Amino acid sequence: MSDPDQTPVRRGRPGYAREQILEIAVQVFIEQGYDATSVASLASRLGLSKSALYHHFASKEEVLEVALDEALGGLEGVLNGVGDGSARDRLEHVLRGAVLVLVDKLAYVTLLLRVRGNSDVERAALERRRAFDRTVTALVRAAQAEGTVRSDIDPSVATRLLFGMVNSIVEWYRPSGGEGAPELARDVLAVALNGLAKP
Amino acid sequence: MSDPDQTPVRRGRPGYAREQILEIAVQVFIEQGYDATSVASLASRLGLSKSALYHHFASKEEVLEVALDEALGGLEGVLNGVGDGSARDRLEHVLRGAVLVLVDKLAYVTLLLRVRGNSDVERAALERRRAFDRTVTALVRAAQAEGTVRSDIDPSVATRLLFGMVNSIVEWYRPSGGEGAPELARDVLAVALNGLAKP
DNA sequence: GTCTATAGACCGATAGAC
DNA sequence: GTCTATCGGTCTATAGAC
Repeated sequence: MSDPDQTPVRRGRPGYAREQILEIAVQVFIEQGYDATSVASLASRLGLSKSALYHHFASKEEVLEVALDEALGGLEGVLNGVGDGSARDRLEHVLRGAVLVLVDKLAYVTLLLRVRGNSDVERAALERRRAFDRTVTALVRAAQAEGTVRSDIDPSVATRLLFGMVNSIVEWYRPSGGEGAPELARDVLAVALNGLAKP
Repeated sequence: MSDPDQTPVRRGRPGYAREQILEIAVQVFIEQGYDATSVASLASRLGLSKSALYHHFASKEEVLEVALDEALGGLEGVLNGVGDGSARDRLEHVLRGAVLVLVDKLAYVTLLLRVRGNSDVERAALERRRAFDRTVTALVRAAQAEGTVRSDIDPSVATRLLFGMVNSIVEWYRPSGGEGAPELARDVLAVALNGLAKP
């Protein structure tokens, strides 16, 4: 791979690229809800005919699948780059990484967090989320075992509370103005690990 | 009110009480989504005709309105019973109270947290939620001023993180098995105020 | 001519109005 | 109980950049 950053040369008739469609589609899904969004209304929002849309995606559900994979891939990537420090260090890395991914892929993660399991695609996404949670829970348990995290809270409850806090960011964070992602991650780490009370 | 626990004597043809209908309706709204639930399907789920349902509620939207009021009333009640201790004490009271209300009225609060503002009723509910948040934010600010809460985090961000954690409980908590509400509230207080790291 | 994106007519299924 | 609008999806042909 000589230049992986370079966009492949677009040939043929100009038009939407898959990613552009995906981005707008996710926005529409968030606004109207996935189920409530018809392919026709999606196409109209894109300024496309249905058939043109179906040239890029095999089905409405494939659009959802690719979008959810974007979010899940980002989160799972955080687990992969976790390194080999103490459980406490790894936990910090995962929390910070999750916040950064969430901000970076805000719309995709928002969509992911609204999935309720109404189809095979949604259920598969939920299962990947659960696997992510299980890994983090194991990390919390390890940190408790090494004595760096308090042991009077069930690791599964602790993980759910932590990620409840992290995930809730999609409900209010907007990139323009206010804090940037690194500052937000710092705040989350501070509350999650040391609490809001003055030391 | 001499005996608020006593159910008033039911007269006339037996049938659903408003609260029973409300409870089941909220369950259906959560399962299918409010917009996606037709009055016909709601009535069928209740084993009622549409006209019987409309005897109890003027409209589908009124069902939603009453349900959201149940959740919001519970949360606002926590603010009213806050007492006059230090800001730190009042903040603890609000957090614990919110967890208890959330567990007690789990379905109603779940519905409230899914509202996106698609109608006047929904927008009114969102505004009441925002008012609640503003009050809590002011409380966090007061606690920072009195020196009991760390001041290196914006009070509005801190409030959102705290209630992100609290609200996320509806996503996984189920009354049967596991912790009870008081234990859960204790865990939330512990993480929120003192953090997950070992002291 | 080759390649890609697009348009429009058209299915069968079905949910919801009447 | 019937009827119609809309649903997700298909097929064929064409428009436009190189």
